[in-house]
Amino acid sequence: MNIGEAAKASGVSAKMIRYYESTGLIPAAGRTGSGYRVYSDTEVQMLRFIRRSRDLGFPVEKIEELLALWRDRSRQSADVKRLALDQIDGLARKISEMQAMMDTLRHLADACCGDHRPDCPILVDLGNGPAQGQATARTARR
Amino acid sequence: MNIGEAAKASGVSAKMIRYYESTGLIPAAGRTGSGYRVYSDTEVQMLRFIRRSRDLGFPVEKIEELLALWRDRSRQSADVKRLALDQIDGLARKISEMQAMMDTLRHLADACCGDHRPDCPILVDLGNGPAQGQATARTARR
DNA sequence: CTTGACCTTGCCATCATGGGAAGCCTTATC
DNA sequence: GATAAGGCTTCCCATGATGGCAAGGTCAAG
Repeated sequence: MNIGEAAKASGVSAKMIRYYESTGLIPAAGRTGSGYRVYSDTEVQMLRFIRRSRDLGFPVEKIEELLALWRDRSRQSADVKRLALDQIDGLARKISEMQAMMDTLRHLADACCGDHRPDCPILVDLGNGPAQGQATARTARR
Repeated sequence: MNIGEAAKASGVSAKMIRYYESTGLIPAAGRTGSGYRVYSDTEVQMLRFIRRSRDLGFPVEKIEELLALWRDRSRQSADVKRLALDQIDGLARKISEMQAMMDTLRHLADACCGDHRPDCPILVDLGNGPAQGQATARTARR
């Protein structure tokens, strides 16, 4: 199987397959006499594993660990579960950060009448800095 | 005010202040005879505006628009509100993507007993790809 | 005058991905 | 056999926002 076929079969672009190879995430593929990479079903399966892991938000660094566990028949499922739980924690943290941003924005947007007039509480808030007048003056307070 | 003081006063690092200047987000600061950048309170306020906008997740590209509206005394608050609502939509979209990842991971983690044994539904799922056994066989046609 | 803290520019790295160029290989068609 | 299309190869560049480091100039206190 050529890299293009492997890409279609795995959902990983040819570009990324080469990149993963260059960084050592996957072993170097075999080559034809003329230098084309060749992929077996096993390798395509590994690529799909990577794709799926990326879809779940794992950074490549963690996928390296996941792949190692995948290949290790004497692994302990606790190790896999820990990676998954860490990933859940990371996602939860990012989600709550974004939720906080969204709540603030929603609040501001609700206060803005959104018409042709220039008065806008959103701009006022942005101009005043985080949570109002906190730490606004360690300089010439003119 | 030197760049270091402006950085402390605005919450934007000196590095980023120079970067924003180089990209044209902010106008070039004045200079002392020896080449040091000098900042007025007005400029620090603009930096705080940027910082606050970044904290709400706006990309620099959008901050450019926000700054333009901020400076425009004949702006229409509707334009500001639209930017805010777009940002809310973007955040909501990302949050729901991450939430979906998290739900899947939680489901998988719940199914994994997480002990010393190697059997692990998480790895099985990752190995099977999205929604199972779809397109697993376009194999060795060569 | 020396020392240390601060400023300047410039380059490199991140993280995962896409784009493009220049050139070789393969396959199909005439 | 020649030619065209399309796939492959490598290499370089760009993203977005940020940090780090290095070499060298500047300023202020001692």
